[in-house]
This record gives sequence, structure tokens and C-alpha cells, in this order.
Amino acid sequence: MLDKTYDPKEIEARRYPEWEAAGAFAARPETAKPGYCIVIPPPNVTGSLHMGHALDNTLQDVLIRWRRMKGDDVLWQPGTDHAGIATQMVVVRNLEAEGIGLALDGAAPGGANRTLIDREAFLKKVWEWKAYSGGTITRQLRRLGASCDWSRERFTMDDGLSQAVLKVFVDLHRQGLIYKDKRLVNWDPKMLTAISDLEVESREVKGHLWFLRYPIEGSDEHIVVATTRPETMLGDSGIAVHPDDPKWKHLIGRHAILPLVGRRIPIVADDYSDPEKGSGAVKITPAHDFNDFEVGKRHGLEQISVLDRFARIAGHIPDAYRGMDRFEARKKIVADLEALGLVEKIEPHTHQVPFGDRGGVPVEPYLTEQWYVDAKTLAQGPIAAARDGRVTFVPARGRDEFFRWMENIQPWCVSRQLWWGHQIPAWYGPDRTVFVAMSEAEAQADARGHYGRDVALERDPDVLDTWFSSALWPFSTLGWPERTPALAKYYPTDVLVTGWDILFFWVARMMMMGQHFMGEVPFRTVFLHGLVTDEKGQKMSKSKGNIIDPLELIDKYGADALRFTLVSLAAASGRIRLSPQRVEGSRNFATKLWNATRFAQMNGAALPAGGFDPASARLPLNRWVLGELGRANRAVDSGIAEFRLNEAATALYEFIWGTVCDWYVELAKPILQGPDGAAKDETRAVTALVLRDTVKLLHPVMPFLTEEIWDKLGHRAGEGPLIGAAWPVAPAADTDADAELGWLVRAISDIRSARAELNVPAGAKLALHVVGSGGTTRRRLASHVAALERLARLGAIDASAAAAPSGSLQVVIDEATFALPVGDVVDLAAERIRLAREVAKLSDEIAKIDAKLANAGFVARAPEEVVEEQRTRRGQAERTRERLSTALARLGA
RNA sequence: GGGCGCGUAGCUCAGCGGUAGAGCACUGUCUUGACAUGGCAGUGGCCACAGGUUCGAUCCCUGUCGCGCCCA
Repeated sequence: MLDKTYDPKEIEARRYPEWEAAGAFAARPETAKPGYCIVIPPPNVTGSLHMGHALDNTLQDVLIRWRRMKGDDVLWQPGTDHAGIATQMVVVRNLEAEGIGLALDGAAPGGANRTLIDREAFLKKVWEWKAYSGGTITRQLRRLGASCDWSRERFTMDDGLSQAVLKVFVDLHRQGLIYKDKRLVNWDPKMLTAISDLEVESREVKGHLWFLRYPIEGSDEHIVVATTRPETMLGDSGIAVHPDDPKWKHLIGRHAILPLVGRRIPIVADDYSDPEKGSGAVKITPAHDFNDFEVGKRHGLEQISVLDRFARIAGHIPDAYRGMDRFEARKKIVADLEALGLVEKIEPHTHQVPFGDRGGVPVEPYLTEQWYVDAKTLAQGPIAAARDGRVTFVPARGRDEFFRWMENIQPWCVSRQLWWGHQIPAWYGPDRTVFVAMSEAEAQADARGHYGRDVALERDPDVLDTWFSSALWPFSTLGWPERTPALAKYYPTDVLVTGWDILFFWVARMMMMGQHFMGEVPFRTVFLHGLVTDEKGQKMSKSKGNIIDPLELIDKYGADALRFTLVSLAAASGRIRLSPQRVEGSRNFATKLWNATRFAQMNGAALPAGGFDPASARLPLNRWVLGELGRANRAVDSGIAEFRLNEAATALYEFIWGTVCDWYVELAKPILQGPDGAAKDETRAVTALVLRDTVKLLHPVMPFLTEEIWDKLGHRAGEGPLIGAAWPVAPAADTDADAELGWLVRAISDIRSARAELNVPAGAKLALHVVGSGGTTRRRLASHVAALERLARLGAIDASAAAAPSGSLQVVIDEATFALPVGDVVDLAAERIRLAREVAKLSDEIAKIDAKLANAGFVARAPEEVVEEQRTRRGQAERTRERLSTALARLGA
């Protein structure tokens, strides 16, 4: 017997290790079963589970568990990525606490007795950290119930995956698709590395707009430029004005003399300048601004770097500023210009400033040599695949977003100035000739061929962007470059589940690499979901303090409740507002099923030894619920198959709570608690069957609860754990049984409504006199007498009364009028009002339908069945209204 | 500024050409042998606004207003 209350904590702690130990999550590539594969979007090894992970992985687990039950050989490939910057930061911070720093060129010496460690020693520390703390998030995924094949867990820095990274880099380089270039990058002056667009976040900053006057050469005139970054003026190499700007166009072709520096810089015409903004003239600093870089290229302007990698003033600049921090320099430069009378005005100005999301300081556009991937060329395959449907997006508009990005793609900067990551396999000769090779030995051989002798080679110190290795994830995790059986069976994978936010950064890159190296798309479907926010729709963030921790919700309500909630909300477009209240509701749903199971157990629900064929059920009640089970089965199945997981959740909720608990269980009580016999045997069998299949249907969404019930119902003994059970067959519906139970539900509901409305005491048993009943009604009354008595609180039933007793409450069900004498328990005036309102409601409906039918266009053009339906509805309403009017008349005016 | 999405019950959201739905909240009532983490019955909606297409529009089209996201 089940405990009185459902305790998710205890169940979940017990069930997961059981599954894992039994190998229930393991893929079996050697079997003949068709393969189904999802690769996990690898979380950062430094990460811990947040709500976004909870959603993403719940959706994946639903798909995986469902396909597993449908008979596929599923592989949910788990793992983590090495998160270059994040991990290096974490470890550096830990080392700092121990008084250890990195022996980086130019690193601040820090405290006097600080130890500096070299690259090799540092990497050892990182691996030590990983061994100790790197498993946090995978442990947390287990608490969520994720049925990943942990025996195949991968890490982007593993030997195999590193081998894949090497090969990809070397191959792309040989194919001319990786090259070195000097361009502007997002430079993090705190982390001292280039970072990707993804690692940059715009923050709104209250700053100023400085209007600076630059003297025009050979004249007393000045040109006024507006800038948010006066300190970069040291690197100005031109001024742009709009070609049609009446204020400045006369200066086009002239030169200005850069204050403080004395450089002669040209004034050029470029429609990048907006005459409406600022002063209409823009100072151009090609080495320190992405837009200026482009403008500079168009006009052949010099690229003058005036910052070093710490964002200190450096280069060909007046010595007065040398070595100053960029923000100090800003103050001094503005003060110096003011002293010269060259500051026209200063306006407060709010603007977007790019910050490094790890370092937390403003990112500097910085001119450096870096390694680039020719993304434009690699994007052609993915664009074609999305166009011809080899890859589909859910929802479909993901495809348009994908095109927009892919068609405007920029070269991808893949080098990072870090120690933790895949070191770039490039070696430089004494004259900086570069040799890219799989190993130092190969590079040496190449160098010997080039120079005609052995030379000393120096390896490129940089590492690759973490996304570079993540891009290979769908095939590197399956063993590539080895041709493993797993690779053969599971590539292309089936679905990639992720948020909109990394569609470009990750999905696009996996497609580029997958198609280039495997010749096939990495996945068939990209399933995109929204961002989880708090209940006010605010993005969760530490600084706002509105983070809802999934683990806290799991502790409080259970993983199943959290999963059910997330799946229910998965259709919400854009963002998913999660409130603990909603999770509480899902926990209540779990409790409801738990208690229905208790009821079944207490009433001897069990499948007969030889099994039970649903088609053999005789009782309309049982035939009806089996039909409903079949409908629920199809709704859940198609909901998951078509990625409308919220519809699957709704179907489960309605079936379990609305159909089974509210009606089937209640209607079955008289039988189960009545005399022994065929009806009782059948109902016990059907109850058991419904419950057995229900937990199967619910299992992908609520795995723990269902596994527990499955076990407690005794199925585990014969059939093994639920996780490995087969998806149930949907029983057929029976229209006669549907009609009969529909009638019964209507009769009970209508009687209950009337009673409640007239304040008939809940416990009062009323006699029922059915007037005008036809044969079907009389037969139905006879077979459901016990249910009616119990659920509608009735006493004696007269199925074919000649007339309604005076002082009756009256309810019309089809052709019959159900009269329930209430005597003086009830105020009959209230009943008259109630009936009159019912009549009025029907009259309204009839009038509406009449207006439709009177419309010649409707009758002529609407489909015949729609018109017919209106006529039928009108007829029914009319007949019901007549009977209600008669009932009303019977009460006297 | 460019692109996209969203305005449906008090709140959070489904639905998306032919009778407006759910959860939560709220009201009344019930300690009935599965369940008070519950039962039963209710209240609550010019489906943002204005045009258009259509026999018919919450749903399709156009515009307006409001909100959000992404890219500049």
C-alpha cells in the first residue's frame, strides 16, 4: 500500500541511482533498434544548474524518455565544455587567495611574497580544480532526472575531443579557411584576451558627449566633433562629415590639426556621419572603434593604436599621457583641451557601452593579430541545408533568424590570449614563418623543408575559443576523427534543443563544422525555446537578486513538479515566467495521481494473470474510460512528436485529473465497493490497466513519481523498470459508451448545479422523478442508478414518472425532465428565477442562430455541415427551451 | 534607426476562421472511507484600438497605440 502522502524527496533520491546502476540510460549501438540521439548543449564545467538549464534539459529528457519507450536505441550524449575564460578566472581567483599569481608577461607583481607559476604548473592546477569541483552541474542534472548516458560523458579538453580540435584546425588551415589577420577585436583589458561577441554585454551608462573644437589648417575656423570617448582623440586620423551637411561640407578636403598631438588629419565626406547627431562631424579613430575602422578603410586613413593591452595610453603619443589608464587620461585630456579653449560644451549623454561579461570592465576595440575562421565560406552549406529542409527549425521563424545571421556573417576570431584551452597548433620559425601541423614533430619537418635546415620553432601561445571545440560536439563526442560505430549510428543526431540566445553562436557553428567535416548536417531539427524569467518577466540575474534556484524548487516540490511546470509553460513564446505557485500546483497534481493510485490499491485493482484485453470490456463506464485513455495517448504522443510539449502536458493533466479522478474513480466506486461479480472484476482490471498506461504516458514528464507507482503496482517485478517499458497501445473509442457517459456526466453536473444554486443542503437526498423519458434514458437510469444516487445525492428514483411533483426543482436532460421535489427546503421563487434565466439564455442562443440562418450569404456559401450544425443546435435549444418553459409553468407564475 | 515577437478573465498564459479555455487568485459550500497538497458549485472577458478581406474575424491583411527582445 502506498503511503498516505507522496514524498518526492525520498523517492527521487532512491530512484535515480537505481536507474543509473541498472544501465537504464545506456545507449546500445550494437542493437538493431533504430538510433535516436540528442547531444546535450554542454554546460560550462564551472557552472551550476540555473533555470535555463532546468528547462533545456527537461525538454531533452522528455524527448529522450519518450523515444526510449517508443522502442528506439537512444543516446543522450552528456558532457561539459572547458569554458576557457570562466574556468581560468575561477582558478586564478582561487590561486590568488593562496598568494599565487600567473607568471604572465607584464603581469602586475602584486604582493611581495607572491609566487608566480608558469603555464604548465597552472594547467596542472586547473585539472586539479576540475577533478574536485567540475562535477557540480552533472550532479545537479541527475537531480533533475536527466537520463543521459553518463558512461559516455565527454569534456571538450578530453584527449579525443582535443584530437578532433587539432585535426579541424590543421585541415581548415590547409584549406585556407583559417588564417591570421590584423583586425579590431573585442579586447578585455582585465582578462587580457580577445573575447567573442557573445561574451560582450551592452550596458546602459550615463556618460557625456564632449564637443571638441579642432582647428582647421590655414584658417581661424574650427570644426566641432562630438565624442563619448575624448581620450581616443590621440589616435584620430581623420574627421568625417556628411557629404550634404550644409554646416560642414565646405570643409571637405581640408585638414584639421589634431590638438595636443599636432597631427594633420583630413576631413572626409562619408554618410556614416549623421548631421542630426552630435555636432554632425565625427572624429575617426580607426584603431579604436569598429565603425571608424570601416570608415578609415574607405578613406585610407591611418590606424593609430594609442592603448596597450591593459588599456593604458601607449604608442606614438605625447609623453604627458604615456602609461595613463584610459579613464584617467580622459580626465586629463578634457582638462588640457579646456585649458586651450577647445571644449565647446559637454552634454550629459546616456549610451550603450560594451562590457566584458567576465572581467566586468568596458571592452576595448583593439587592433591585434588573431586567427580567423572564414565563416562566410563555411556558412554556405548550413544556409543551403536550412533552405532545402535538411534542417528544420521549431518554431519555424528560427529559420529566418538563422538566415539573417548567416547571410551577414563576419570572420570568426578564434584565438584567445589564455592558458586554459586548446593551444593553437601553429609554430613560428625565426622569421615568423608559420607552420601549422598536428604535432611539433610535423611542424619541425615542415620547417626543415622550408628552411633547408633544422631551426628552433616557437609555438603560438594562444588557445582557441571554447566555441571552436563546442562546434565539433555533435561528432567529436561520438568519437570522430575515429570512425566509431556510435558515430555511424547516431550522426546526424535527431534534435538539438537550445535557447534562442545561442542560435548563432553555437547552432550555426555546429552546422558549419558538421557539414564541412562530416558532409552532413549535425541534427535534423533545431528545437528552440524561450528564456526563463521570474514571474514579472524580468530576466533572472544575480544583481537583480531575482534568481529562482531550480534546486530549491526541487527540494520543496520535487523534480517531477518542476519538470511538469516547465513542460506546461514551454509554449510561451519568448519568455517563460515561472512562479513557485505554479510549481506547487504541479506538485498537487502529482499528489492527486498518487492518491488515485492509493484508491485503486485499496479497492483491489489488478490485472488478471492472463492479462486484460481492453476490447473485452463490457461496461459502458469501462469502455468509455478506455476510449478516453486512447485519446490521451494520441494527444501526448503527437504533442511530443510535434514539439508541442505543453499540449502533451495539458492532455495528461486533463485526463488524469479531469477524467480519471473526477469521474471515472467516482463512477467506479459503486461497482468496486458493491457485490462481487463480473462487473467488479472487469472494473478492477480496467482501473489497473488505465493506471498502468497512465503512468507510462506520464513517465517522460514525471519520471520519478511514475516509476515509483509502477513499482508499487507490481509491474516492475514482471516487466522491469518503467523507464524501459514500451509505450502503450491506444485503446479504441466506443461512441455508444461515450454518449452514455456523456449523458450521465451531464445529468449529475446539471443536478448538482441546480442544487447548489438553490442552496439545497449538500447532504440532503432528493427523490428523482423523471418525466417524459424515452427508452434510452430509462435504460441508462437503470444502469447508473447507484452512481446517480451517490454523486447527485439522490434518494428513490422513478424513471418514468407521469408528472413532476409540485414544489420540484427541474432539470432538462435531452428529452426528459428531471424533477426533484424539494418541498419547503427551498424557496421556489428562486427556482422560478433560475428556470427563467435558463429559458432566456436559450432564447438568446436561438436568436443568434436565427440571425445567422437568415443571412442568405451564410446559407449559400458556408459549408453544408456548418449550416447543418447550426440547424441541429437550434433544434436542440428550441426543444430544451420548450421543456424548461413547461417546467416553469408547472411551478405557477 | 533596422528586424522580430507580444497585447485574450484580477494575475500568468493556451487557443488562432464557425458555441471564448486552463492554472492561480476570488466567492459560496462540504471534514462524504483515495486525496483539505482535497471535493462540489460559482463570479469574472467590446479576445488593445481603428479600418479592410470574408456569408462569418479573437484568429487573416493594413494602420495606430502600448510592451518586450535582438541588431545598429
